[in-house]
Order: sequence, then structure tokens, then C-alpha cells
Amino acid sequence: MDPHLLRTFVTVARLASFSGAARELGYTQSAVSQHIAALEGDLGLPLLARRPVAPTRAGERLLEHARPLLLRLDAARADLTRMAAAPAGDLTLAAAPLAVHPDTLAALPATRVTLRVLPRDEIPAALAAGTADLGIVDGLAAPNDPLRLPDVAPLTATRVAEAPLAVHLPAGHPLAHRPGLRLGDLIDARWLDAPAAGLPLDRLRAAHGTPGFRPALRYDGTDVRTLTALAAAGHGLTLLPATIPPAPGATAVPLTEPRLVHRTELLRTGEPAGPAATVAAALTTPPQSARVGHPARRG
Amino acid sequence: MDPHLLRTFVTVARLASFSGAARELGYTQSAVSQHIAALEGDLGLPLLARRPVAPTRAGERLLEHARPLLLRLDAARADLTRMAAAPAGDLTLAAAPLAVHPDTLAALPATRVTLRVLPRDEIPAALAAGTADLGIVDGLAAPNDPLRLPDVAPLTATRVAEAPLAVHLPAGHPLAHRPGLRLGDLIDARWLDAPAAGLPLDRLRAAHGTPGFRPALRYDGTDVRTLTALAAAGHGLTLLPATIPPAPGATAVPLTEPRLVHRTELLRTGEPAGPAATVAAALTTPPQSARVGHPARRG
DNA sequence: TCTTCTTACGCTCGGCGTAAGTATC
DNA sequence: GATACTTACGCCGAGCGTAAGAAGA
Repeated sequence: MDPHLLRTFVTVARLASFSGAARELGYTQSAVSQHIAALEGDLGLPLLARRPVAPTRAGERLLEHARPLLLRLDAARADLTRMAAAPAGDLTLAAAPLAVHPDTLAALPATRVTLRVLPRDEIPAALAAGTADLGIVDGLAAPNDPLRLPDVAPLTATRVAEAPLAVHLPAGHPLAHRPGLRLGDLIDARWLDAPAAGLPLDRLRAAHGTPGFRPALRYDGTDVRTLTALAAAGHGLTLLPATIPPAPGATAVPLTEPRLVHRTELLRTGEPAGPAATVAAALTTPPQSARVGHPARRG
Repeated sequence: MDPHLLRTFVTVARLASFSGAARELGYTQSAVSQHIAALEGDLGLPLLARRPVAPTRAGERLLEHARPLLLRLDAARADLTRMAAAPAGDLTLAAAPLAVHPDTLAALPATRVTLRVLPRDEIPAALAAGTADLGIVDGLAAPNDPLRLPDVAPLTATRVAEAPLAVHLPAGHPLAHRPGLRLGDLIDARWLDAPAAGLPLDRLRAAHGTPGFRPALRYDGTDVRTLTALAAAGHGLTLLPATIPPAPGATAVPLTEPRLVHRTELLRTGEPAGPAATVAAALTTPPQSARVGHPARRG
């Protein structure tokens, strides 16, 4: 269960080739073969079928363990070496598209800050890898509930804001003139599938406890204006924080049921220091802090 | 970043002693010293202060990474070796106290099942370690929201049931005759702190977004009847699923605000097989399934 | 001075590469 | 017979223990 062996195993499984993995990792074919043999011997299970190379059931299972394990291992190393590199003075902030909001932008100092907009899922990894010093993530949540975040490293999350939600519909839509909408009214509609820029449809399904919310057009970019424009053009509905204005030709109708909010949280690794601390303080109204990324996180 | 080195580091930090760690791990003092030196050299950071032995800031940070990492590594090994040990025929089910409900018990076959009641936090680890074949966990959640679970291994969670909530108060309590209660009415009350048997107070604070819910008596056991008895005796309030009858001398008043439910989920590792599959099927109404324990879990 | 961590040094064994072997297409 | 994984074997270095050294109580 040496990480080197696991890394080799994951690579072999991904490339479905021993020799390919050897090339990629800078080993000889022989070494890769020995790695896999060592793992299989250690666990007492065949992990890979040869010719063609494909994981066995046990191998599949090991992959599910190994991938997040290696991710966390890399994150740990990156986090620590970054600590050694010391405060650089400049600050990089990784933000989810919907988390970029006038209020948050106002809290930033004018200079020495780099703002990077990333899909929300990649933000914890960016923090863990040291690509960013602070992160702003967002998501759907019950009021005052913390967000659920991928667990790649020990991160501290602090509430920044919560906003009500609204559904963007083209002006001609039959429901466009309602004062408010329930999610249940919209299960059968076609929805824009924009997990990077907008809110993932899975979260809607989970919130309502049904399948449905069928995807229409998919958009993988991170541009929110594109998303509102697509909604205005009738390519599908989208649920956004009420702070986002609808594009011309569209209406934003408040969501009344269930009681969900669009929540944004500030994410940081360990204790913030230097310029990160000031920005973090500016972004967060008193506390609402909870540690995430740990079994004992609700302690 | 070899796991052996990490394990040594964690042990040294825990015992605050190189020689103690050496004894516990079966190394010589010298080897432990070399392990720590190797880690510090690799990361370029001092991790431990000597004399007295205590982690530095970087060391603290590494501990936060290393502990869950080693936990997952052990879980992976245990999971795989258990896979090798093959289906034993007998079935062990690890359940959180509040998850033991007549309905769930009715779904169990009469024989060849061992039921172990554990604190809810230990159940994922028990599954990962192979101490149990299936788990039943519970918690507070918004309706149709999945539970948040510690992330020690790739586990599959399936909804079993959701129940409304009720506050148990002694019969003489001023609020005991209300038809329903809001959580906000009870912030300043004294609460039973029983994280193993009942619901952790932290979850109440998170749900209501305030501190408060001050702990009165703490109870660390897993016996629900003890908990209801303590509430009846006036040692503090407690929030329980409405399916749990109050003890004599207490009343259970439904919780109306916020809209939370007591949710129970079935937990299993990988694909269920053998007797575990039948029990799993009996416990779960159609699907409501979501994978947990993975960065990509909301994919 | 005693305890505890560090450093020096030699040995062993794990793990890599080279090269020969074997199985599958 | 070509390709791709396995096995044999020798070499090097990582990592352990023994033992001597240094530093704090």
C-alpha cells in the first residue's frame, strides 16, 4: 500500500497499459510489472486482468480508495511546502462564478490581488494545491446550513452571505408572471445544465427528492451572463441567486418552496496570515464558522 | 511523505516522545529520529520542537493532513482484505441508536444477524474496517437532503426513512402544552448533550445559525431510554424523532420550525453481495441513492 | 549524572534496470 | 512473429540497528 505502488496502479488502470504507465512515470515496464505484482501479493487479490489490461472488481474498489487518497497526499505535500514558501505578499483568490458579487468584490483591496474564476468543484483542490490563497464557493443550502464541500484537505469555511433564489424564465413563459414559484411546479420543465457557471441540477433533484429537472442545453463555461442569456433565449430554465439580474427578454421569479438559499462561503487553509487575513476579515461578517474536510468536522 | 514516516510522526506527536513512539512502533529510538529527520528534510520545515517534544505550527498542520490520511489508508487496506476474506454468510449491522426503529428491525431476517449499536460517528469507520457489513446512520437534515457523513472511505448511502422531530420536555415545563415549537423558542434553554445517543447540539446550532443551545448534563452512552428519562427528570431538553415515545413524566412537542427531519440512511461499502444485499433491499424503499465519501460525490 | 535526542557507520534487503522468458494476438 | 507482460538476476541505495556523541534537566 505504498503510495508509489498505488500511483502506478492508478496510472496503469487509466492507460490500460503497463508499458504506457511505465513511460508516463519514468519507470521500465519491468518495474511497473513488479509494482502491480507487489500490490496484488500484498493484498492477496488480483487487481488487474491482463490482455486486455482492465481492473478486476477488487481493482475497481481499490481505485475508488486510491484516487482520493493520492489526491489528499498531494494536497498535504502542496499545503506544507507552500507553508515553507512563506507569505508572498500577493494574493490569489479563487472564486466560483456565482460567488463573484459586487459585495465580495468591494471587500477586495485594489491591488496585489489576482481573481481567478473556476468551476466550484475545483476550488478546494486549488486551495489545497496552493494555486490560490483564498476561495469563495457557493451552493444551494437550507438557510444557515453549511455547504457540502469536496473533502481533499482540511479547510476552514466561513459564511459570507446568503441570498434568496429566483428562477430565470423567458418573458413569454406561461409561469413568467407568477409572483413566486415552487420547485415542484418546475420538475417537468427543461433546465439548463451548467454545473460550472450555475447550480448543478443534481442539487435540485436532491432538494426536491425526485428525479426530473431534465437537462436541455449543457453549458460548461463559467460565464454567468451567458447563462442568463441562454435562459432568455428559451434554451431552458435556470435557478440563480436573486442578486443576478435576468437578461433582457427574461424574468426572474422568486423561488418560494422549498426554503432554500444561495449560500456563499469563504474557504481557507489553516489560519489565514498576511494579506489573506485582512481580505478574509473584510469578506466575513462576524463568525459563522465551521471546519470542513474532517470526520470530526461537526465537533 | 511515506505513510510509515507519517505514522511515526503522528505517534511521536501523540506521545510527545521519540523513545515512546519507538517502543510503540517496534523501532529503535534512532530509527524514529531518522524518520522525523527525513520528513522534515523532505518538506524543508521543522515539524517538532524537541525538549519538550511538541509539534510546530507546520507540524500541527501536517497532523491535520496525516491523521485522516492514515485513517483512509487503513480503511482501504481493511476493505480490500475483507473482500479477499469472502462472504462469511453471517451479517453484522452497525446502527446508530436513533436509527434502531421497529421498521428497520422488522426488515432484518431473524437469524445470522448481529446488531451492534455504535455512536453515529464511528459507523463509517466500522464499515470501512470491515467490523460491520452494513450500517444505519441517522441525523438532522432538511427534507430530502442527504446526511453529511465523515469521509473515511467510499461508501454508498441510501435513504431509509425520514421522520418529523419532537422536543422532549418535562411535563411541568412552561412550553410543554404548546401544540408545536420553533427551534428559536428554545435557544436559551438547557439541553442534554448526548452526541452518541441523541443528536449533536452542534447540528442544532448550525440549523439555527446561532450559538446557544447550552449544554446541561452530558450523556455519552447510546441508550435512548436513558436519554428520554433524563429529559423527563428535567435535566435538559432533547430533540428526537417523533417516533420515539417520551418517558413517563415528559411530553414530546412537535418541532414546526425550521423544517427539519430526522433522516436515517443505510450505508454500505461497494456493491452489496450475499445476505447484505437482501437486507439492504428490505430496508430501502425504491431509490434515493447518492454516493458519499468522494470529491465528485455530487457529480 | 541521567535521560533523551542526534549522528556516525556498517549491514541488509528492497527495489530498480537489464535481459531473457512466455503468452497472446 | 510481433507485441506486451513476467521472471531472473545483479547492483545500488534506502533504511534499519548498534554505538558513540551532544544537549538539556
